[in-house]
Amino acid sequence: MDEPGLREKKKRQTRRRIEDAATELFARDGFDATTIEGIARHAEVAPRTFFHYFETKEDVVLADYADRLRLLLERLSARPAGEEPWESLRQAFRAVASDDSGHRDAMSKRLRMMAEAPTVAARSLLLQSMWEHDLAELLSSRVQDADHESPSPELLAAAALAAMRASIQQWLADPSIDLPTRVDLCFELMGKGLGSGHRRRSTGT
Amino acid sequence: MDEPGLREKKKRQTRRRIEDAATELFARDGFDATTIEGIARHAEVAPRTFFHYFETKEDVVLADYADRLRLLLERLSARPAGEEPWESLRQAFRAVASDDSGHRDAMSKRLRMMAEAPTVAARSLLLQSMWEHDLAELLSSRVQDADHESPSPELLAAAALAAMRASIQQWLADPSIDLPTRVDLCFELMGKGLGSGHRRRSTGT
DNA sequence: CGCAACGATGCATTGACTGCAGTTTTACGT
DNA sequence: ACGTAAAACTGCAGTCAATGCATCGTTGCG
Repeated sequence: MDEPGLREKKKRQTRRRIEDAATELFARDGFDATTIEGIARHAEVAPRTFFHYFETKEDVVLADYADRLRLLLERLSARPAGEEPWESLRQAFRAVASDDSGHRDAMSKRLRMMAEAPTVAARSLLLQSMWEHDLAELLSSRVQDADHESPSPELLAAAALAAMRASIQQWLADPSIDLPTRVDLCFELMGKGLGSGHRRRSTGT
Repeated sequence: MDEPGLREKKKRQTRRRIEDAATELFARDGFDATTIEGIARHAEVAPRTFFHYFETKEDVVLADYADRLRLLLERLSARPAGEEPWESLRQAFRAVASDDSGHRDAMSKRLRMMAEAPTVAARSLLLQSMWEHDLAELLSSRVQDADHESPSPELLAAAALAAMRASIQQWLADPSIDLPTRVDLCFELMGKGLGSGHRRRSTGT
């Protein structure tokens, strides 16, 4: 995967320059008001070059998603084979969450940007649905018993992503509980069940 | 909400014509190869008019989403106040699912289209995330006890949407079990919990 | 040194989407 | 029936994201 040659190095530099330039301009002028041409000029590359590195303007904002997915699948693969799928997922997502903890400002800024530029949010959700697919695939390869009673890999993956989104959202709204703990809480809740019969004691007043 | 005048009637007709024209062309030429101009010509309106009815080209494909959301919120509101949130959600989603059962072909076609036109999938997910938001809002207005142990409205909404997506996906892949039942099954699973301790009996062979 | 591979660039084109101004059509009071 | 206001439809000009293709420059390697 690594090719430490000059070529690869330059490529990384160019990508970085584009990413940085875009980030700066997005923060200064907003997503919509920033043009590819502006980014290219600021990064000192040709406009055409931008699309050699990113498929869409939105993708620059989500440049880290690929690495996060890689980490997620890596961690999931590393879980013991016999483990409960939901527990494996919890651990894998917690690992990614720990990794994200230091980037709260950036993530908060990104969330604000998604609010004002819906196409970014849409792209983000699309990429996450691809994660979901990869996740489900990996899960089904890890499962031995095709129990009719147990949740399907697709459902597990979808639930996990939902839990992750909810955790991040809560964490950004209120950082008093750190992200990995939030993830643990959400996964715990969904693991135990969202339905009735779990907190009956508080019903009778 | 209803204005049975000529104006409103014509508006509906125009919208319908655009929708039908687009649907036909999408089916014939594919989403990307179909242009707004082509749709407009086929619907016998000016290209500019298209954007008076739909924000994006993608939205024509998802034209029914608004009604489905309205129905969902309606059904959820109609549930008794003291009911378990998850049970309320299950019933509301099942109602929408029953409504969808007759449109399997159209939904299947739409799914295929999303596969070849990612922007449609992205838009679909974005709209669904807006449902999620509305749903969470309605849920939190229905909840009386802000229990720290119970799942947040956001998590419930996210889980419900995930369950719905999974149900539809399974149903499209294998129609031998009808959609409302699928929804029931997914909600049942998530209600009881995705984690360990629920199906231990089938483990030892 | 020279060739092959690959990245960067320039150019031309398409098509979604927007703002604005002008025209036509409908609603409604008199 | 007439006039006016509102609202829908249209036409036009313009911006900008995104893509294909041909070309140039640089790097990797024998």
